[in-house]
Amino acid sequence: MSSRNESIIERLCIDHGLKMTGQRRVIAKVLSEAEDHPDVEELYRRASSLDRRISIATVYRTVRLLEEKGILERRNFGGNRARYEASEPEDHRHYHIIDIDTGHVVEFEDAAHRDMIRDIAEKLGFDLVSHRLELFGRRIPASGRKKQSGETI
Amino acid sequence: MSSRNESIIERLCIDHGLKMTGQRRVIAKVLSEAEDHPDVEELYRRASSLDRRISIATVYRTVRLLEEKGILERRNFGGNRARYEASEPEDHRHYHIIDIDTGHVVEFEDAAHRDMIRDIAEKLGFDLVSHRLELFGRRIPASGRKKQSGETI
DNA sequence: CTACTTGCAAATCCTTTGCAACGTT
DNA sequence: AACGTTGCAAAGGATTTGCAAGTAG
Repeated sequence: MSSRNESIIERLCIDHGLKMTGQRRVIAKVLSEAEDHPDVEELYRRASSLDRRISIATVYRTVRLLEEKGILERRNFGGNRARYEASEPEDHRHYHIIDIDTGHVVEFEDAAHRDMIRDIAEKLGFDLVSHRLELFGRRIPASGRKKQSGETI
Repeated sequence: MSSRNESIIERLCIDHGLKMTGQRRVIAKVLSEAEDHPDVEELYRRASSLDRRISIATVYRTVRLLEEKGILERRNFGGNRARYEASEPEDHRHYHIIDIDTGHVVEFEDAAHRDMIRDIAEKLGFDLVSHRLELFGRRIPASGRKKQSGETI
């Protein structure tokens, strides 16, 4: 093995031929461990707590770079700030529904939806390259509803 | 009739109890006549050409107000600027597919899609309040494809 | 060694806002 | 007359960038 404790995203950076600086390694680790959808400010906070020598400009530069490489996905859940999360393999991409009362985000996958929009695009004469879907809703206070999994901010 | 040549959006403003200033009347007219998805800069340009006494601050204030009233919809097609278009009645809402090579926008309606996401939200325990869907694609150079209608920027 | 990366602060882009003057109801 | 609206310029928030110094490959 190369170096120990290499994060998933660090691995991807290396595979993409990126120079691995200390800062990038820390940011890659933070991103790899994130289970939510942090914005740059939050990434900066988490990275700073691991290594104080990181500037927010570097965080901006890094998420931008990783997004261009397809390693990260940028999301917009309604606020003004962009949120980030690791890309998933084509067949595991997920969507988000945002609770408009709390801001909480629930992820879901839906292959049928994916097929539907591919067909829609095709009927319109397009090859679908990418798409965005966000749902905004309000929790139904269903008496016996199971606790929702995959809920984050 | 009240006053002549009242634009659709001016009518809506009045119905919502908004004070109709000269500036608002002009902006309402520009919005009513727009067949595309102008950003604030473009609305300002069009309004200015009708009446030089309009500031861009007023355009910003007006689109914001009309969006809050539900008269306008704000869109985001990938650039940094917000785009606007008149709201449509619930049962005629449409989506957009953006040609990633040219930036051109094609609108489409799809009731089946609407039903699908309502069901998805419900399964997740949510009442669907609103949603966003944008498709990004590349024109299929289909030999005999009919000229696409509803194509704007 | 060379080319890429960083920190810092200044700059940029889009949008909002304070304030005094003005216009609509 | 009362209160909402406007123009102007300044303020704001998020993100980018110029530059000199630092560092990975």
